[in-house]
Formats: sequence, C-alpha cells, structure tokens
Amino acid sequence: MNLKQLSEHLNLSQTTVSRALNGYPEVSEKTRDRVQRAARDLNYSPNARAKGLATGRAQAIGHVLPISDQHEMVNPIFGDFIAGAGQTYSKEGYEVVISLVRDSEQEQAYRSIRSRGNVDGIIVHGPRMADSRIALLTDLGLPFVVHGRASDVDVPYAWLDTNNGRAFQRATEFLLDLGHRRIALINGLEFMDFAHRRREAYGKALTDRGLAPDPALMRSEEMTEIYGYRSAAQMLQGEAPPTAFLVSSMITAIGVRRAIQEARLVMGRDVSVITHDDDLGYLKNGHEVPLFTATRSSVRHAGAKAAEMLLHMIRNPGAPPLTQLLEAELIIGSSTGPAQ
Amino acid sequence: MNLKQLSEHLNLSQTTVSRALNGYPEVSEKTRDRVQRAARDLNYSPNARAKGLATGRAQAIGHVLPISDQHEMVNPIFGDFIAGAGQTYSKEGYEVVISLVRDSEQEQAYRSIRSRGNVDGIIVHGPRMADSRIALLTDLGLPFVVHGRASDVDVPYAWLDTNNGRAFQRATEFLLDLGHRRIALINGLEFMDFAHRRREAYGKALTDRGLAPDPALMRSEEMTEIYGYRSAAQMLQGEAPPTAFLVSSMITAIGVRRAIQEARLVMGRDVSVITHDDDLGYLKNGHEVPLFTATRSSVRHAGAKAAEMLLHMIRNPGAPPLTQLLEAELIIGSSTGPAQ
DNA sequence: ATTCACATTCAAAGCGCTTTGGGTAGATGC
DNA sequence: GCATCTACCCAAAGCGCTTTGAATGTGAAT
Repeated sequence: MNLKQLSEHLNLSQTTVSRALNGYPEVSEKTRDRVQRAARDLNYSPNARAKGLATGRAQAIGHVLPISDQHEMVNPIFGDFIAGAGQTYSKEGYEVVISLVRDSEQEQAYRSIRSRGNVDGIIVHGPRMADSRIALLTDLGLPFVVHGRASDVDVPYAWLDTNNGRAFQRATEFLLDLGHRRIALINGLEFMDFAHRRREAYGKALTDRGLAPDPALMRSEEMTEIYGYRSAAQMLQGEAPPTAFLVSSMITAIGVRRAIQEARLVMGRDVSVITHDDDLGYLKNGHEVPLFTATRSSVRHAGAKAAEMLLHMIRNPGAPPLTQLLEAELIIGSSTGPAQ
Repeated sequence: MNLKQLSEHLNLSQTTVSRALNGYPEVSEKTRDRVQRAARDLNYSPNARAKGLATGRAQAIGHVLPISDQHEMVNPIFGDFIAGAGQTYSKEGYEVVISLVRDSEQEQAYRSIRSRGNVDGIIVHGPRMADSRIALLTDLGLPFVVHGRASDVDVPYAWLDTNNGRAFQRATEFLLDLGHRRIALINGLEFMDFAHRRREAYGKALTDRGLAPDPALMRSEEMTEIYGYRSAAQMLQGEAPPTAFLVSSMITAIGVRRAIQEARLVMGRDVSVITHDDDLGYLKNGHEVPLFTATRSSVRHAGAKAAEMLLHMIRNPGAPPLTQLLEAELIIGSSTGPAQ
C-alpha cells in the first residue's frame, strides 16, 4: 500500500492525502477524518526512504560505537544508554541507526555517514582526551552530541557528561576522611576522557591533603571483572597493600571484591571499596542498603537527555551547541569503613 | 556532492557514473578508473535514501528489542550480539537499525517496520514460548531470523539457538554425578523460551534419576545480580538448603556467589554453582581456571551467525528458512565439587 | 450580476539514485 | 562496400513521497 494506491482508493489526489496525514490545515476536517481512517484500516504508513528523500530529513539518529582494534568489545553501558535515548526518540518519531566503527576507520566512517545522509544527527560515544572526531563532525556540519567530553578540544561543541572529576574527588576525599592513606585507583583506559578526568581528580584530592599518588597503586585498563580481580589481588599481595580501592565500574568492582574475599579479608571492614555505578538495569547496586559505596549516575538518564539535546539541535540549526553536566550522587553502602 | 554534480564534473552521464561505481561491465576500465578516483577525491558516496528508493533495498537490518512493560531493561547480552552481527553486516555493507518496542505495541511496530520499508530483514530478539511475532512476520513476508526459538510455534521459520535444553541437562547431570541431590534452579523468566527449555531439561535430568523437582528450589525472574543474591540467600537460610545451584546467567551467578559468601560458605566446596556463560566481553569467566563451572556459548558468535543467515535469506528469497542449533560447551571451573 | 476572498483540492516538479531501452562509433566478416 | 557485432555511452522513466503553484467552488460583499 503506497500513497498513490491510497489516494486512488479515496478518490483524492496524493497531495490532499499527504496533507491530511501530515496535519496541514488546508484540508477539511471531514476529508482528513476519512483519510486517516482509511490509512489505519488499510495499514498504510509512508515509505521512510521516499519521505526522507523528499524532505531531506532521515528521521533517524546515528549512534557510533568505537570498537578498539585490540579489544573488540561493546561497552556494557551502551544497552542502557540506548534504552534511555530510545524513549526520547520514539516519542518524536526517530529511529536509531548503529554503526560499529573501528578506531582505524573513524574518519572515513563519519564522512560516509554524512554523505549517505541516512541520519539527521549523531551521538558520539566514548570520546578520547583529544578526539579528532569533534573537529571532523563540526566540519561536516552534521549535528552531534558527545556523550562525555574531550579535554583537549577547545572548539565549542555539544556534550553531555557526568561530572567525573568531582565524583572521584569526592570519593577520594570520603576515603581520606575515613582515615585511608593508601588508596588504590582501578581506572578505565586513561586515553578515554572520563578515565583521565577521574585520575586527575583522584590525584588532586590526594595532593591536596599532602599525599603523593603512588604509581604502584594505580591501574588503567578496559573495565572488565577479571581486570578488577587481578589488579586488586596483585596489590593486596604487595608489601604495602592499599586499604581502599577506588574503582571505575561496577563490573570491575565485583572483581575487586572477589580478590578481597579470596585474600580472606572483609570488604567494608578490612578493605574499603568505592566504585562508580552507572545504575544499569541488570546490575543494580544492592537494594535497601547499597552493596557498594558508589558515585552513581544513571546512564539511562544520560541517554534520554543526550537524545533530547540532539533533537533540539536538529530543530534549531543555528543555535549554539548545548552542554550539560550531570552530577553524580555519592551513595553510602556497606563497602566502606574507617581505615584499620 | 551528488551523482549529478559528480557526473557533470566528469563530463559523463549519470548512468555511466552510476554503472562505473557499481561495477557494471558495460563501462571501459579507463573511465571506471577515472570515475572511482574522482568519487574518492571529491568524497562522494551515494545517498542511501535515494539508492534505497531506486533499488527497493534498504541495505539495513532491523533489530527489534522487546522492552517488557514492567522492567524496562535492555538485556546486557545485546551489546555482544550486535558486535558479532555488526562484523558480518559491515562486510556486506549493511546498516543496523534498532527498534525498542514495548510488549504491548509489538504487532503495530512490526507492521510499521514493514511498511516503512527501511530494513530488508529483521532479527527477532527474546522469543517467548508462544511468540505471535513469528506468525505475524511470516505473514508480512519480511525476512527474519529469530535469536532463540519459540516452542509453541509449528510453522517453519528461521532461527539460531543455543541448545539450552541439552546444556542444562548436562549441567544437572554433572551435579548429580557429583552427588548433589538438592539442586536449585535460579532461572530466567520462564515465559521466555530459553528459560522454559532450561527448566524442562533440569526437571527431566532430575526425574530421570528418580528425583522429584522441588518447587522450593526453583526461581524464575529477570536475571539480575540482586535476584541471584536474594534467591540464593533465602534458599540457604531454608530448613533444607540446596547443595548446588544451577544459574541462568553470569550476572545472576555473581549474586549467588555473594549470598554464598555472606552465609560463610565456600563456593566449590560447601556449595556448588554452575552457570550459563554467554562469554561476554566485559564479563569473562575467569582466565586460566574458569571461575564458574559453566555452560558456555558465545553470544557474539551467535550474532555473527544469525546475521549471516539473515543475509543469506535476503539474497535467496525463495529458499526455505534456515535453522542452526549451537551446542554449548560444559567447562569446568572451580565453583563445583562433590556434595558434602 | 459581478467581484473578491477564502476554503479545498489538484497536477506536476523535484528529491538522488538505478535501470530500461536506445544510440553511436569503430571493428569485424563477407 | 555493406551488414553485423561489440563496446561504450546516454536520455529519460520511475522509485514514493512532499511541496509549489494553480485551479475550482462557495459564499459574502459590492
């Protein structure tokens, strides 16, 4: 069923039918009704490609997931982010198009996304500290919102980020206040902007209290469970083990907890742990009492907000880029306690 | 830059340029070269919508994720599945379009996907035992592959599934062989087909050995960490606690482990655990020695295979639906041991 | 009765591509 | 020399929609 068939069925022109369905005023309520009813009954919905071609709008948003050439992983937060964004999109009639792009093919990929024209804007995931994609996209004139920020980029661009610096500074200070002096950082990959900020903040909190960050207590890797386990196990066996861990993700923190338990220590008593918690649906941080003390920031909420920002930018092409900084809560769970 | 501009630039017709770029033979190698070079230099790539409109092909695959009306979650395996599928797609020049669809809007959603025509085929995620989507999609004539199966559907359709029944039967037998008699099942939602099969297999393995499944030892819910924790904690406090747990996902098993440890028991000695392991990138099951004894089946691999099947079906419209059953390995980790 | 404004409706062009159905020129065969 | 291929190229139609610009009909105003 296409527009032509529908209009012939109704004995109307394609123009009128199109207008009736798209809510234009120059069509009588009576015919509009008739058209809408027929469209529903005959299960007509306009062909997205033709509509896009005619209007120049794709009614779709691209989400570009960088796949690092070494570890071919999709970040587990992506599911929740897209779930949040999806809510916003479906309200406004947008689709989601996903591109998995290897690090080595970034530029080419964005250019072709642009010229293929099947999205009206894109969400950039996983920004690096100096991320060339931002300049490129600005150049290409394709609306975009970055989930996160790129520290080394100084042109204005739209982003939505959690205040990772403040979150980790507060977390570090919280541990310091509990009397901890040897605080380990189990961080994400530090060429990623969020991880870089977290380390900076951790370092600053320490030096502000006159403590020198100890390289032996800092790790930086892809945030898997096994990484948390190995790092913590190794540190706990060292000659001057940490009394507290600051961890970059729940999954990694679970690995840290495993190492603590294997060392026959009790988390929250012998060793404290604070983790960042993205509030993922499948990995809630406890119920009444949170399992981990955590800096919490819902990635689902971030997704919904980022989508709103992007749609706003698409509708207001001239407007300056929006930015939004979300504060993480520091929630107290049972994984922290005073230093022994 | 569009085809018209490019062809004017080259002093050729649009026809010739189009043919040169799409590898048709009726164009001299010399001009083909010239065209390709110009296309690269001028950064031309054809407009996807126009191309789709002209060819009737969208060069895109839809992935429909059902969102249950109660728990608004995106299954964490989705990221890995899409990563696997994405590899196949990008080799063949297909895009991924995601639709998050609430349970209550399924039918409407599929119909509109069909008539909007922006995908050439779809992957159906999360099939229920009796899943009306399969009949609907068969009706609509849209190529599709189900990730999983629907037990109560008897029309032929294309699917790719892990042999959940056999995996859980083997796992149960393995525990029985170790002398366990009170084996708990921490299952997923049992209206989901995979979870239903798992329970059937678990029950069969027990009755085959003359044991009656004990309802007090069976749980069925969304597979979160907290669910595993609560279920196991509760069972371990019961008057006749299980000596082994059969768990449906790694995340849930992590919750089970937490409950075991909190009960001051040792996993693998006092209590055994077998889990299903989807081999997710961020949640590897140990390294040299697997942490959990597990039935393992890579969801990433499943994604790649399902995508291949779908593309094959799209290219061979008449062919009968393909099916593929993947066997899970039973890998022995340190979470199981003889019953005390 | 004539004019004008307004409310409806329509025919046709155009979005950027593919593809059909020719054309033309040079090579080949007789 | 002429017909016949072959290799290469092109103009134009068509994919399904939106949108421009014009036509039609109606009632009010003159």
